[in-house]
Amino acid sequence: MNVKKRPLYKQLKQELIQKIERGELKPGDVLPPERELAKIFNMSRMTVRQAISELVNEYVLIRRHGSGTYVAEHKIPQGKKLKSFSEEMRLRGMLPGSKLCEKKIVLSPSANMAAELKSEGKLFMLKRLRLADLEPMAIETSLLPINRFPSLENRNFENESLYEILEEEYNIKMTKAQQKIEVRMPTPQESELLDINYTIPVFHFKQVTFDQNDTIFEVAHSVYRGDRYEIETEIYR
Amino acid sequence: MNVKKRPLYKQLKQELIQKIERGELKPGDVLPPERELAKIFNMSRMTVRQAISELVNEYVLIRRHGSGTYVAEHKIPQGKKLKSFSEEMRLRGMLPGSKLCEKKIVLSPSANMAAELKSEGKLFMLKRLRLADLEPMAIETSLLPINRFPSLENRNFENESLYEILEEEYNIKMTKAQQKIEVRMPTPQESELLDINYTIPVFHFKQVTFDQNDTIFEVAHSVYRGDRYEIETEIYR
DNA sequence: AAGTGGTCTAGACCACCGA
DNA sequence: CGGTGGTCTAGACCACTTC
Repeated sequence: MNVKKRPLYKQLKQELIQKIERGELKPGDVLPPERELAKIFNMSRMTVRQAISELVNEYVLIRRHGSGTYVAEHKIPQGKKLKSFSEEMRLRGMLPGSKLCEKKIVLSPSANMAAELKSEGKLFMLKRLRLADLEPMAIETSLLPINRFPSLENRNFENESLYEILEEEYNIKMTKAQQKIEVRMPTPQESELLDINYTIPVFHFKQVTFDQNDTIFEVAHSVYRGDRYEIETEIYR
Repeated sequence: MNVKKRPLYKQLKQELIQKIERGELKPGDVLPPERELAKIFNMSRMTVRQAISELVNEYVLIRRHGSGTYVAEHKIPQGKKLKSFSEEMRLRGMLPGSKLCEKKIVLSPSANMAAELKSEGKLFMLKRLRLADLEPMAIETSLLPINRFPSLENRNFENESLYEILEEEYNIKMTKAQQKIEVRMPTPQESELLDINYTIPVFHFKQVTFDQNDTIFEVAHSVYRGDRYEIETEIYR
């Protein structure tokens, strides 16, 4: 008397995942052929294929026509990792730095700069000029809800990492961020701060950052010099 | 005597995409039931399901158990997946298009545009103006080693997807791409092709694309209008 | 040539939704 | 309740890789 509520193909899927997690199937290993799996698990080949197809879509397995089905090599999407400015500059072999521009509490954020946080009341605004090898690289403006981070405004941000403070003092870890990236010409104020000619375009990053509870805790705008900065990324099918 | 080289489910897939592009199916519309589609196109229901499943994975359709299959509302940015120009524009709710600019075989690619492919001998160069809703959006220049893709130069690329040709005729699937993205001002030729003022900056994507064997099969440069295009992405810690 | 995954059929019954 | 998508079968032949 089977409790067969769970679909067969999902059972097989879970079985395969567990074999991989237990190390019985290692990256690069061949799976048994579909027809054999069908026999072993007493199901039809189409059902086996459905299980495998989903795992292929999830990058767990790889099919090779005429050859076999293999456990995928674990890949680390380097370019897709969430990094702070400091971490990223160090990765590029540059010395990161920071200069405080502005630090204040705002009631209604200018325009719709932080529509995602608007319901949170007062916001803490931090605007910093970010340096790489002592030269201006970007202007970073962060907005954080002050009720979640009391007395954050009393910190000195010249030589402190914002994300380190949030992690160590407020137990907030950034886990995910959504970005929209535009290109445009700098405003006069921006070209002066960044010390670039007004003919040099800039990247404008608009970011919302999520914590470990999948809650937005920051809205940030960053303006990067187009003559010194380029985005590097790696994407997968 | 059928010319049945193209799989049935891919034919149906294309049929459905075209119906959406022509506006015969609009976002939110219900598709005919699977059993009916099977009758209309004279194929089995499982084949219909395969076509629909792939479109669901590509966020073109949405299935609702017990209710029906619907055309997705465009708006969901799916940041980190490798997409072709056409796929991406469709995701953004725009109609993709293409205009051939140049198509030739080059011996030594200009400058170091394709250092990654240089050892491969002659290269096929394809330069296309990419349209979104009939307006210029980007200039795409692809370089491919001609020895891996014989007679690729004889294709007409006006209404054909490069990646679909590579996948179906040469069995090459793109699995990974590395990109460097710069911002700069357009050259006079670029601003004319893109139909933008010379004061509008552009994104310049430099991409190397890998196939299922982790071999580079394409080097591509794309120049996107900064006033119409923005990058949307999601990053994780 | 043998063995693999890729496509396809013509059914069947189940689970869910909406009137 | 009827109609929808969800799961599943037991075959068949094709296309590709490997030897």
